[in-house]
Parts: sequence; structure tokens; C-alpha cells
Amino acid sequence: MRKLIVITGPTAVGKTDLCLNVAEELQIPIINADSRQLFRELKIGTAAPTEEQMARAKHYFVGTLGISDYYSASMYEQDVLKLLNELFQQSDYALLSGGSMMYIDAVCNGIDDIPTVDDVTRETLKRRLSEEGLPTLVEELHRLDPEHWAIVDRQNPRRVIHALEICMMTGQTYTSFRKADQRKQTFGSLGQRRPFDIIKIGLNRDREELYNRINQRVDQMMADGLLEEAYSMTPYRNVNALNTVGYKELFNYFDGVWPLDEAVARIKGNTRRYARKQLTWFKRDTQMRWFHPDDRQDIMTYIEEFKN
RNA sequence: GGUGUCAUAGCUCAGUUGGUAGAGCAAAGGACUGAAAAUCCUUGUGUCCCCGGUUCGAUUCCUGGUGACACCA
Repeated sequence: MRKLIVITGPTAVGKTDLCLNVAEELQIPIINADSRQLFRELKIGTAAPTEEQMARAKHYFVGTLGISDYYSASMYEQDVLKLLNELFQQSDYALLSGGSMMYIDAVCNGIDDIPTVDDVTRETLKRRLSEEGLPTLVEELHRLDPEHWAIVDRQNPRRVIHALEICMMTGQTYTSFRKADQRKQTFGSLGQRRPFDIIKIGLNRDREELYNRINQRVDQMMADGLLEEAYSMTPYRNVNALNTVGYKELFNYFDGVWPLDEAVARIKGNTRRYARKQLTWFKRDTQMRWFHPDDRQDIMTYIEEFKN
């Protein structure tokens, strides 16, 4: 049976280094699972692999998108599955690594077939949110899809709006597309069946150590020219790809909202919070086996346990 | 040395016309299905600098001390 090795963990924990070692040892490429490293314009601020690192192993899905391109977890799922199909011709192992929880989840468990929202609908709902307010939209969802209304986070505009978008676009309830929910109710779990095994490896280290690495890495990014990179992106600042830690804070600096040191402190703080959020998500995955990034030998041994 | 201002949560500060206090940031936990590095939810007891005084009661007023800052010498 083919094995997909998934190596994940909070940002700055040390995934890149470890994965290069694993990739070299197994002689396989690295499939990036970082939703922002996909954009070729965002190098410094996303800690994308350097040219030297890219030379050590073949990388997929790094810098493959332009800053204005639309992309989603579902597209990622399909792209990765297609790629895996090819890669498994050559090797019994494939390596997927990154910190984007939902992208990894889409590959491992699948994601329901929900239509992509068109621009008109998206803009319409966005405008209605600012003009009519969230409660009105929640009421509308109550009418159009009471079942989803009952379970949705009604204080979260994104969730309410997306459900409404689907209802209005398709004329069907959002609930009717959510097969995973129904699967979960009927079978108690889980995702799609994949034609390969999945070995999930989580990387973590002491909180203080992790935070120190994050703070230092942000300083390093600034030294490497993050300010210039962000400045060059100002014409595109409204695209989704730039609603990203490291860029949105610097836009505030360019606007005069914050002095530079404040903006940098915010980048550090938001990165730390992002790391916490990643851990919250990964912690509940019972299939995940946790390691310290320095325990390379233990990790290789663990991978070998799956040989048969 | 003199005068003045300030001293409150890890940090920056608000506030209590005297009835022991609250925001932002930080921190911690949680949710999560096509925008996910997004979006959203929950969590604040701290000798209110110290000693004394006035008071039924002081973090709040008063004396003294200590420290910081500013101005004057």
C-alpha cells in the first residue's frame, strides 16, 4: 500500500528543515501544504523555501499561483490527488508538508462538492452585510435553510454569508451539499476513502521555544526585505491572498495607522496566535503522532513502522 | 537641593464626586467543509507603591517615605 506522509505543526516549528531531511532520505519530492506559499509573490513573508532548499528536493505547489488568482481548499484537494496519482507510480511514499489545516484536511478526508461562488453573488452578499447588517442575513438564512441556521455560528459573518451564497446561487439548501455532516451522523465518522495510507506526523516544541523562534523569524524577515515585498504588493492589497499575517500589518504602517515597530510587534503577535490556532486544530486529530522536530531518527523509525 | 506631576492586571493606560476596579495589547482555551495565515466565540483578584492619619469604611482625601519623570537652581 502506498503511504502519504503528512508532516505538519505550528508555523516556525521547524517543518522545512525536517522535511528536507525526510525527502532526501526517502528520495521523494515535497508537496507543499501551505496556502500562502502557493503565491509566487509572497516569498519572504511566508517563509517560502529558498532556492538552496528547493534544490535539495523537488517541491510542488510553491509559487505556482499569481497574487490575484482564485484558489481554494477544494481545488487543492483535486490538484494534490492528481499529483499523488503520478507520484505513486514512482515511489511508494509521498510527502505532504505545511501548516494549512484545512488544506491538509481536504487532502486527507475530502471536502464536499459545493459550487464555487460567483463574483456577483459574493459582492452582493458582501454589500448586504455592510448595508443591512448580520442579523438580517441570519434571518434570511433562517428562512432559506433552517437546518443549517440551527447549527451555524450565527455571529460569524463568513459562515452565514457562505451558506446564503450557496442557497441563493443554487436554489437549494446549503445543508443539501454537506454530505460529510450526514456521513458523520450515519456512520459516526469520517472522510473519504483514499487509495493510500496516511501517516500523520505532528511537530511541536515548548511554547516558549516556539514563540522565540517566531519572534526571531519575523525579525529575520524584516532584515530580508519584507517591508519592500509588502510595499510592492500594495496595488493588490485587497485580494484575499494578502489578507495574511505579515502583509496586512505592514499595509497599516504604510497607511500611517501604526509606526513600524508597532506593525512588527503585531506581526509577531498575530503569528503567535496563528500558531496557537494551528495547535488547537491539530490537537484534536487522534491519528496524529507528535514529535520534536529535532527527533529525526525517531520520526524515520516511526515511518518505517508502517512498512507493511 | 527646590517645586510640580505621576505611581492601578505581564505591558500601555482608564476609573472610583470615599463603598476594594476595567479597556486595549499580551496570554490561555475553543469552533471550523470551496476566502482558512481567513472568520468567529470564551476567559481579567490585581498587596490599586509603602508606613501612618481622618473616616463606619481609603485604591480614592491628608502627613511622611520610596521610585520615575519634568521644570527650576
